[in-house]
Amino acid sequence: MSNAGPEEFHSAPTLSAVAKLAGVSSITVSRVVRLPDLVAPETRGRVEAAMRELGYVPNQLAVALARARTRSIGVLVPTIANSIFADTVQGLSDELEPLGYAVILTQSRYDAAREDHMLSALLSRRPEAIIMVGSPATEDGARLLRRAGIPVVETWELPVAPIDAVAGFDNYEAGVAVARHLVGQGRNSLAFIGGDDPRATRRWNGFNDTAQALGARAPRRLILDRNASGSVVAHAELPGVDAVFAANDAHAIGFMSGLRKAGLLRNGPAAEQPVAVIGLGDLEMGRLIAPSLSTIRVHGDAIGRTAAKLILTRTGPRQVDLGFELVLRDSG
Amino acid sequence: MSNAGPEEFHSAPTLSAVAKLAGVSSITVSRVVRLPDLVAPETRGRVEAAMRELGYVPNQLAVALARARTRSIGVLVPTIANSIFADTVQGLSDELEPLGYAVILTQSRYDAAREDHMLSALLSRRPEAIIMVGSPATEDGARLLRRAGIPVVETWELPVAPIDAVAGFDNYEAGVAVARHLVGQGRNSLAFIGGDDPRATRRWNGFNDTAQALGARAPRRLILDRNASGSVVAHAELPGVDAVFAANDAHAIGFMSGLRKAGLLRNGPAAEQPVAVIGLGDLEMGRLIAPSLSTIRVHGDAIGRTAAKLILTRTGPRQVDLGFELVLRDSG
DNA sequence: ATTTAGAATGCTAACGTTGTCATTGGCGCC
DNA sequence: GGCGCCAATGACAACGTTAGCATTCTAAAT
Repeated sequence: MSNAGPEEFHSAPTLSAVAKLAGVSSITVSRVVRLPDLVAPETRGRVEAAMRELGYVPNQLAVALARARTRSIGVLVPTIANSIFADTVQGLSDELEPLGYAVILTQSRYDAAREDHMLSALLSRRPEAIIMVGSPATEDGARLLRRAGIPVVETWELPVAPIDAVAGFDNYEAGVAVARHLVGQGRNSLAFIGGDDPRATRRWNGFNDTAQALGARAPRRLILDRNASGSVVAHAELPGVDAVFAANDAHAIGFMSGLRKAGLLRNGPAAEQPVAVIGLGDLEMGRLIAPSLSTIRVHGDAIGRTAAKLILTRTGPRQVDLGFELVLRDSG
Repeated sequence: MSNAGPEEFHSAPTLSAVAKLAGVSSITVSRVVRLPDLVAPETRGRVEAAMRELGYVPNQLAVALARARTRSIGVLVPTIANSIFADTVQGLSDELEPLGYAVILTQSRYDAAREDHMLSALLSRRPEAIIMVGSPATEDGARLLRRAGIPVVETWELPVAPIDAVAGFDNYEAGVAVARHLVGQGRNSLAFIGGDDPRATRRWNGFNDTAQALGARAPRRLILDRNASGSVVAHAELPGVDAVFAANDAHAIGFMSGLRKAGLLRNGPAAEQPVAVIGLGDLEMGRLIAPSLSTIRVHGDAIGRTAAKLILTRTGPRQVDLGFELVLRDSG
């Protein structure tokens, strides 16, 4: 072991360390990084050699402080594991990373207090914009965002009174479309299974309103845990049901698994299913299983990319409806 | 519209703005935030009121610069969408967020150049540690990490010469376990389908070596795209195959879908399957479909949590093998 | 009454950059 | 030969915070 002086545990080399080694001043090094044309080729060569030798990597924190531009954006999702929101994160990250933005990712875990906390933690890092799934759960959170004075994109829904920009789709209409299809198919005893977050509730509302308007019996609603296993046994709690709208594909597939065990699933087309099942999300998997899953396809990736574009430009519409599609396969 | 003075487009309020409003100096405000006990209750009250009024949120960039602690950690994954790595990100984020760490998430998209670029972009934000899936693809990347002088956790494998810490499992042994099981079941014509990233290749090696050592015919290897659709038609390219190890569950389920169309899938137990299929990852979905998917279960969430713990403590073992389990269901 | 301790507060210099001015030479031009 | 001009480089303050050391004031101890 060499005897370790205070400098031995190297903190990262700084501009002035490079400058000293190259025999120039710090600003010259800074210019080699940012405005190489302003530096004489000979000097530039020496500085570049020094940077290589020390393994210099500019400190973006200091840059951000000096320029008042952090080149980072805050992202808040309910959860990232097994979730369709991962598509959105991927989409926005693919748009933003090439431009030098860092994505700070946080999860609210569907918890309003944690959401507020994460929002404020995010803001303390001075992101240039915030992209979140949904809208702030509390007025405190909303106020925080409004006061921040940066672009905010709410996604995965179309809020009535958005804080700023929106990239989403109409969850209510998704519920409407499913109810219309199911009742049109002659189903009469409908149910909605899934979470009770705001977006799921919007779907439920559209579903419920429409089913009743079309003369079906009042649909039932079953609130389930976030994992699909609860949905496996859900049909036991819905005696006589002949059509189910699941808040996401995972729940739908879980429910179908329960139906299969109960002998209520056919490998044939929708018309032969004792119980129709419609999901939401269009997981690739839904296309691959048998019977294949009918679902509301949403464009998670496009939502992310659109959100990114919305924070990059100040012109054009600030509320984008990416829509959805009812994809009919064999399950319902 | 109120007439907009230069202060009207408020940049976020600073410590000294709060100080001025409260009639104290900046350090006193700083102390109210960090060391409230040192400030007289009366003063503290005034400062807190001022903070509330202005909506003060401390600037973590400036804090980080002053204290040389960013409380951020860099995370590099190949991809986050539809991927089991999302579990790992969730796991580490759940450990780290409560401690005030920000997670900076980047994706390499299985591209070595992009990985190096992201690594250096990450380092420029001075994270206190880096957690990545796998090991750096290039020597440049590895050098970057070694010189950074911060904890580095490589995950999802057990590198022979780790840079620092490791939280993973033995991909080679996973291949061994699957081959052993399949050959033991009397299968003879094996194939491996999936990507050709380093981890998949390790699995293939264990699979291939073992199958041959046990006297099966030399397994075939089919490199597929990252999405599952390619795997749907894969069986056409593997005539006579009677057992398949897929690099992940999505590929496995896609492959099963192809088998089903070809009439080569039974709803009965493994012994009745013309072609056995084993996946890797243990997606919840695999348990729900019919036939249910046999798979190598890995602990993505635990990998993330362990990685987080490894960067938080300097004591204890720095290389953790989280293992895997062969979960046998109906597909093989 | 004087000292002493401590509680409360403040000043100044960092942290690693960049923006905004200097300053220094060398060159062509009338 | 003096003039301005540009190319190359540098000094200094600022960004918003904290660390380390004053300073002030009150109150108890002598």
